[in-house]
Amino acid sequence: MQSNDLKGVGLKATQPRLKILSVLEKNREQHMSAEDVYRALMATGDDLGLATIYRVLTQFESAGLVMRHHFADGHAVFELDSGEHHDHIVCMDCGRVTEFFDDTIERRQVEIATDHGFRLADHSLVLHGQCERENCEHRKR
Amino acid sequence: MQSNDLKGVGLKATQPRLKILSVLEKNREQHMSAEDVYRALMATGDDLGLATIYRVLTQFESAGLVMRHHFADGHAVFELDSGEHHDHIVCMDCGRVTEFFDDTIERRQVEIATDHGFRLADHSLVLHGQCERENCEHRKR
DNA sequence: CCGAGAACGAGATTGATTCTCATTTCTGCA
DNA sequence: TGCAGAAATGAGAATCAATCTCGTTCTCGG
Repeated sequence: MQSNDLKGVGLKATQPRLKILSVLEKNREQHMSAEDVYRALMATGDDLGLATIYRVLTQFESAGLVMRHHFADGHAVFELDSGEHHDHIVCMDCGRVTEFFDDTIERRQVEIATDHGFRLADHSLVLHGQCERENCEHRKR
Repeated sequence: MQSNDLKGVGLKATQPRLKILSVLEKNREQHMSAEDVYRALMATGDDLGLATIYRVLTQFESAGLVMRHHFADGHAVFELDSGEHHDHIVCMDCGRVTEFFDDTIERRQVEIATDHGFRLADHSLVLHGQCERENCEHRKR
């Protein structure tokens, strides 16, 4: 059950946290901004404060439950942390996000960092392009 | 001369634009935020408005004179567009930015995008790590 | 079931960036 | 070379995401 997820990472199982987690789970395939989560909750009659959404998402990130990404548009989006690292492809027209993992790129990154006198700790790779789905062009916002 | 750079991209050669361009040229090896440019100009007695800095940098970006990057810290930084694509390594401790280009990664990106049904238009790759310079740890801000 | 302490939420605040609009500066042309 | 009209500037207001403050409310171990 969800409350165990929270207890397991040292967070009290409060209603707001459970609801936010539930929204993220219902939208596993999406990448949601804090505002997206807020609107989703409002839509179901769960009236949480936006400050709480931001606070809780940050706590979830620290606890390793979610990952925060900064795509080019400026504002942060969150997704449940599946435990498996991956990078992203974002459609420039419809905003859809696809995930991928590539061993070759991962390896080269470490080599490049080392060659330049860095110890690689993390990276952010986002490809931008046009997707080929028929309902593309329907920009989300 | 600088004014030709501006005319060449369809921008009037005004004093503010020339001064901003000059600051960027004097700091080719840096990645400067709008605030950085503002402070640099104030320091030399050139009292431009911050609004102008932002406006002009955006125009320069549209004109292909500069590139804008969003590193994780939130605010945008700019660098003169050398015409040669490159990616970045950012030191998590001192904030220093190093540039690199890797053919292997570039090629894989195109393949990956294609495999996932995307036409690759652009990408953003930022490595985060610790650099080994002795004056590291002196965080800029 | 209760109380201490953690969590919440409304609204203020911050920080970066953009907008508004009155004033100033360029540029082409007479 | 001087001037009109258009474009650019700058001061301050506005916006937007995100964070902070602090009085109220909730959670959970005992």
